[in-house]
Parts: sequence; C-alpha cells; structure tokens
Amino acid sequence: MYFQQKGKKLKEYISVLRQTALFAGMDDSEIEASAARLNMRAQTYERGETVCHSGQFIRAIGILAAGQLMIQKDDYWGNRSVVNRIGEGEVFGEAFAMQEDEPFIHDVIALEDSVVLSFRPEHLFAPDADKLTKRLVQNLLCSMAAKNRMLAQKIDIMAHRTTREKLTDYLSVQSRRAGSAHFSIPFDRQQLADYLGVDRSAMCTELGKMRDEGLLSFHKCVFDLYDIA
Amino acid sequence: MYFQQKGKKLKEYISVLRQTALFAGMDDSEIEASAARLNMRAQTYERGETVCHSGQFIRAIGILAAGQLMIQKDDYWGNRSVVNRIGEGEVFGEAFAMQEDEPFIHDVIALEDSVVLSFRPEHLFAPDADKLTKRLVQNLLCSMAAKNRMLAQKIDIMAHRTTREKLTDYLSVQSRRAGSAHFSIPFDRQQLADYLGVDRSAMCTELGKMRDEGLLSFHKCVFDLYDIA
DNA sequence: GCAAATCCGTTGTATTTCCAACAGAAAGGC
DNA sequence: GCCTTTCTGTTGGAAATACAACGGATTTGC
Repeated sequence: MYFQQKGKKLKEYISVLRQTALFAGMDDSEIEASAARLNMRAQTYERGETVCHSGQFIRAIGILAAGQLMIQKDDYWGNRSVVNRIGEGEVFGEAFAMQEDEPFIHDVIALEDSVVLSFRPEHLFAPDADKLTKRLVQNLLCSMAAKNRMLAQKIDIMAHRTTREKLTDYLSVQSRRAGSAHFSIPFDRQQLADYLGVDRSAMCTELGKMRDEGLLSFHKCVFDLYDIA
Repeated sequence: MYFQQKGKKLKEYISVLRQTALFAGMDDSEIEASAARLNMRAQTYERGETVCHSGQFIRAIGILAAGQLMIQKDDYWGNRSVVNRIGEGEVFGEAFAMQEDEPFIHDVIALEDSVVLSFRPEHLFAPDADKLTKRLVQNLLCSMAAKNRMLAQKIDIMAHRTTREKLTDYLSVQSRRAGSAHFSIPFDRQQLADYLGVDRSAMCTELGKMRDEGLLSFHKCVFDLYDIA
C-alpha cells in the first residue's frame, strides 16, 4: 500500500494535521488511522511549480502540509486574478473533487517548496464508515462552510466600484480577523491589486492618499488603521 | 411537535423536495422521515418581504419550497449588490448556519410569495445517526461544493475589468449551462448590472454595441449568442 | 560583494465608467 | 379601458480607472 510505503513521510506532518480544521478533535493516533483509511498520499512541489491548473479534472482533496500556495488565474493576455492564498493546514480543491466532471477553473502555484497531502472523497462515503470518518465528514462540512463564507466575503469586497472602497473594506476585514488595528497581509502590492481586481499603480496612489489623510500607515505588508473619531 | 402540527403543510412540498439536491436518492417516505428527524419547519413570506437580513445570526439551513428569493446587499447609500437568485428546491444560508457566531452578510428578499423550509444543522450530527442522515450529510456536502463552485465562478466574472468582458464571460457561462446559444437569464437589466458590479446604463450601451457588432441579439431576458467564425 | 531582478511609489495621458436625466415601451393595478 | 409604475435604451458631462513609463529601493542569485 502506498500509505505504508510513505508512512514515515506522512507521520512527519501529524503535528501540522493536528491543528487543521479537517482533523479537529482528533488525537495523533486517530489522525494516523484516518490518514490510512483515506489512503492519503504526499506529494512535494518546488517553488514556482504548478500544483494543478485550469481545465484539469480534480479527483482528490488537497491539504497543504508545508509551504504556501496561491490560487489564481491568468487570461490569454496575462491579466492575473488572485483568488486566495493557501497556508499550512488549509484544504483546497474540495469543491471540484466532489464533482469529477467539473473542471478546475484556477491555477494553483507553489509560492515556496511545498508538501501537499491528498485523498479521494469517495473514502468518506464508504458504507462501513466508522466514528472517525463521520468526524471527518463533519469537519469537512465546517471547512467548506468557512470557505463559502470567505468566497462570499471576497465577492462583497469586489462588488465595490472604487479602488478606495475595496481597500477600506479589505483592510477592515483583515483588521477584524486579526483582532487588531495593527496587522499584516499575505500579499505584496501586485498580488493585492490582483486580489481586489484593480490596477496596481492606481492602488498605490490611493494607498498614498489614504496615508496622507491620516486614515492608515503601512510598511510593506504591515498596516496600521487609525480610528477617525 | 411542530412537525406534526404542520405535517400536512410539509407534505405538500414533498414533490418539490424529491427533486432537490439535498434529498437526492430518497423516495417519498424517506423524505418524510428525514423531514421529521430534522424537525423541519415551514414559513411563508409575502412578495417583497425580508427572509433574513445582514447582521443576523442564522441558526437554520433554508430550502426554498416555493417562490423565488434574491440574495443581495445594499450599502448605506443604496448601492445594491446582487449575489444570486434562489429558485425552488435550492438551499441557502447553510454556510452561516454551520457557524453560529458568524453573522449573515447579505439580505434575502422574497421576489414572489414564497415558502421556506428550514432545519438546524445539529440534527445532522446526532450521535445516533441512521443511514438517511448519512445520506443527507453527503447530499449537503455536494450541495455546498456546488455553491462553492458557483461563488468561484462569480468571482471569476467580477474579476474582469471592463463591462464588456464581464458580459461576455457571464453570457458564455449561461449559454454553456443551458447547453444552447439560445437561453434566458434570471435577471432584469438592473439586477444583471448589480450582479456584474457595473452601471446599468453603461451596460445597456455595451449590450447595444455588441448587438450592432453582430455578437448577439436579445429581447428582454432572452439572449442569442452568435458564433463569429 | 556585485549584478540582475523584483518591488514600490509616482506621474501624465488615454480610456472607461459612473451619474443624472430623459423618452418610449412594457407591465401592472384598478 | 386608463392610469401608474416599472423597465429599457440613449445621451453628455464629470469622475475614476487603466496604462505606460520611470527612478529608487529592496531582494535575490551567484
């Protein structure tokens, strides 16, 4: 069995899996048993490598065990749209793995050397499902609900018409999520512009104006929002 | 029990539920048993009434048994963003019902007199889950995956910079979904503009140009795309 | 350490969108 | 039937964005 061959490799990532939403509420031995049951495989990617690409038919759900991924899309003319950044422990591809005849519509790129664990969703629906599998399904449901909210949130941000509205909305959400007016974002300027769907230079100009107006300050990816009361 | 009181009412909608993704693969008696187990309730709304609104904490997953709903959001100045239209048999609110401390971020409005069935997700995770419940959970997973793909698709469309790109992308997707170059869309002009995140008048102008260029023709909500080979 | 590449902020111009207003067509209410 | 409301398409001016190009700062690769 593949899992037994790669058993040592998977074991290395149990400490990561322990903190993921998918394996929430499981101890190490339960995680190991789940991984075996799911016939989970590990695959490594070098920085810059494509994990999967637009048009591909995805059959497995991915969990990022190490590294960083970017979910994005380039059109024929090179215009890039950034959908999201995936950090360690996050799940990706599940919406398309669940429906095998729906092609993936984005590219997934490794921003750093990365390790992806993956399994086929059919193992979740085996007729002899035990308590562990039931837990996995419930966790996956919560995980998909969270991603659903994230996508809805992004739609809300992109629905704004002006660059400034998109920026203030995005930064407000990030600040709330961080629980502080001082926080860091996971994008550089070009990526942020591609995430918000605006021109980078115009966005830089708008950020500069907002800084001059005393709304915020920033250095690289670290931002501070100021309350204007 | 509420269900017994409203038993007759729920039974009226079994023919609708039979065709929903949530109850796929179940016969009428199984659907009835599931509805009882989920403690499902029916609620009616008049045309124009608010089903739920932004900021509210949702505790139940909704299924539209009759009528039409619009999921949208208005900002303080009345700018409207249309997220999606919900037709009979579709599920809504599940992403926020799964996480009770996350407030709903949209408004749900009844476009016609509507009937909404709802249940609390905790019934899906009861420890004494039977085969039917397992089926419901699996169906809900597929349903959420489909919604996930829909949201990702909408993000793709909104990521385009120009009105024309958004229109061609949206109409292409609708045409592919309908399996024909002749199809109808579920929005009037204002709703379509709010869905694409553009100005209505500019969108009308762009549609007119595209018609003059021979790319398409339309009458109300019915469109025909022409292959330019 | 140095060279190359990338990232960031700025500017000016061209393009596109937004906004307000209007008129005709269609739909709905009574 | 008629009146009212909504919907659609069009226009012109105001505003915002996209695009191209640049210099300086920072990072990366060797």
